[in-house]
Amino acid sequence: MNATTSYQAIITSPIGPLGIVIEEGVLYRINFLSDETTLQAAEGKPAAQVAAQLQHYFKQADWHFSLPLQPMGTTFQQQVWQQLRQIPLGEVRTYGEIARALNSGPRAVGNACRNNPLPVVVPCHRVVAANGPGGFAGQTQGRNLSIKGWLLAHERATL
DNA sequence: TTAGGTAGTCTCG
DNA sequence: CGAGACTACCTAA
Repeated sequence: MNATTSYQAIITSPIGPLGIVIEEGVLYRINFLSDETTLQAAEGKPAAQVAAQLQHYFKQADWHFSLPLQPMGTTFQQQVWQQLRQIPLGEVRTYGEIARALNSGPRAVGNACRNNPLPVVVPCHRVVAANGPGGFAGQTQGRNLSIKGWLLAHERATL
């Protein structure tokens, strides 16, 4: 999130360093870090489990996470994130499709995706716009959007 | 291509 | 609380 976030681990991955927040073995938050912040990674015991599963996913996308998650958010956001986790590997949904499933609106779904605290594990990258790629990690272009593309290509490659 | 509609959240006051 | 302003959108014209 910002400089005040204290990460239990920083994991290097093909999409750059990932900052991980874990408490009591429960995963709360994953952040994409800039390549400069990769220095001190205090790799603790609870982080090892998360790190291992993430590395596994980056090696082979056909892998489904089994981690205790605690993404904090409103009830609507929880509903959206729940929907995201039901999108099968290698498939995508549009914001509108998710919205209809929840009797809501596309923009509201976009908002919830933007606030997803656990990207990659909760597959917000599998949600695209009706005509376009949509956004990722708060950006509608730039590095984060290319990460989205990388993840989708990675998953397609392992089908 | 745009104009208007939409739902959830945030920020003021 | 209420009004207004934000969005990783969608559809019709």
